[in-house]
Amino acid sequence: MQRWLMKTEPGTFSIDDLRTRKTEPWDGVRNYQARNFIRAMRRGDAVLIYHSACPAPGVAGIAKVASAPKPDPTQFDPKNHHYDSTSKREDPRWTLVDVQFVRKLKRVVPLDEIKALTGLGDFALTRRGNRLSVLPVTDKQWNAILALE
DNA sequence: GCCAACGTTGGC
DNA sequence: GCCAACGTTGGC
Repeated sequence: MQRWLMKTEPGTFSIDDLRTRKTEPWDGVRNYQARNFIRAMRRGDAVLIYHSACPAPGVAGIAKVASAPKPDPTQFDPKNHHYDSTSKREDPRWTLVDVQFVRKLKRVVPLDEIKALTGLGDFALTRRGNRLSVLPVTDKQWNAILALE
C-alpha cells in the first residue's frame, strides 16, 4: 500500500465536505507531475487530506483511494472551469481517482509543525516553493505527522 | 492583498 | 531551444 498527500482548499472542499460526501471524485488536477502520481495510485492507498490556501494550513484528515485511476470527466465539459479543449476522448490527458473519507485528525496538524520535523528525508510538502497538489508520503513521514495530532 | 516560486505558452 | 511574459499556487 502506498501513501499520498492531497491538497484541497477548505473554502471550496474541506475535510468536513468529504466526510459528508463519503466518496468524492478528485477532479480538477491539471499538473502533469500530480497527474502522474494519481496514475500510480491503487485502490486502498492511504491519503492525508491537506488544507491549503486558508487561515490554518495543515493536515486535516485521512482518506483512502477508492477507485482505480480513470479519466477526469471535467476535462471534456466546456462549462467546467477545468475544461481542456485540447484533450481527446480517445486519449484523455487528465486523470482522477475517487477519494473516500476515513477520519478527521483530532486537530489540524499545522504546516509549521510539519516543517519543524527533522530526519524525514525529502518531502515535497515542505520543499521551498512547492506547489504540487498531489505528492507521495513515506511511512516515516506519515507516522511523524500522525504523532502530532 | 502581496509576492516568491514555478509551470506553461509562444515568439523568435 | 531559448527566454520573456503570463498565469497559478499558496504561505504569510
